[in-house]
Amino acid sequence: MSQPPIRPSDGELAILRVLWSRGLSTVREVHDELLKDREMGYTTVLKLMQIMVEKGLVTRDESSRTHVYRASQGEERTQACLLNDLLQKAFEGSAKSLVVRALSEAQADAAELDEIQAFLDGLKARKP
Amino acid sequence: MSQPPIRPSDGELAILRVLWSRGLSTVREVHDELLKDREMGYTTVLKLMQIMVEKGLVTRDESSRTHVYRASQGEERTQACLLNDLLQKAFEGSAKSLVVRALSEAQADAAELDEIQAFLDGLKARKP
DNA sequence: TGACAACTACGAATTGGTTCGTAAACTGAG
DNA sequence: CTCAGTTTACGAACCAATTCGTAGTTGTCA
Repeated sequence: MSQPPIRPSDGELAILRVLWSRGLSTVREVHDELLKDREMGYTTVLKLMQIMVEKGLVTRDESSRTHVYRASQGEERTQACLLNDLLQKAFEGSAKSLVVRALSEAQADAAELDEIQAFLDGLKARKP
Repeated sequence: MSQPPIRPSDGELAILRVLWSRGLSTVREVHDELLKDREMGYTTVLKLMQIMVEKGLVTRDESSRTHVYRASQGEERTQACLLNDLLQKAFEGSAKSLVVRALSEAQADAAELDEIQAFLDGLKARKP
């Protein structure tokens, strides 16, 4: 049931973000996208993505000369893993204190607060 | 105003957790506490805590032979930093989606959900 | 075809985190 | 006082992440 824990590093996460938003992508496309944020060499991205293949973070289609990459886990699944990790490491497993701290820090506007509240109501309805 | 971002590593965070819960502590006390979770050498903890002094993560009182350590940042401040980091790296800065994902994953019981809701109400009251 | 551009593979250097052994300084009990 | 135990300091090894240079291959096009 539970898959091996996926803990992408910062660099890996940056690449995954691109793959999640763009979908199937080549190294060049990912590199171009990352360049908007910060300077980095093409082969740096290539190497990272090759390692990510070995780790199973991404898969690639090698049928054409230019390989095409895809994130092997969905964004939500990965977000959940990272949150769970932080939850254990820094919040003693208490989701409540994590959520409260997140809400305290973030400048969520009223509309967002409403959405969160609605979501919360839905949860409570499902839990008698 | 904003302090330099504090990003403790996993090992450092484990030590900070002990300092937060115990308060002023010696290396031995921290080591004993960490041993409950996993095997590790005394000098490993010592070295880590020495490095943390250099980084400013902890301060120490060297007036007695056995140094006494203290976390230099409060737990909440550090939690906020870590959450903010994750927010940017994995949630595109959207606190709402972070909170929603946390609530979806966690098995918060009804009482906890109530507390969160109360907190949310408080927030909304303060934001016209 | 020949040259240039794009792409992959790979090795090497660097950095940061973690681990621990050893040595030196100090403390306290006998 | 002496010695065994405790503590600090420090260096070395190791691993993972990151970065990039170089080499070799493939595709394009003039």
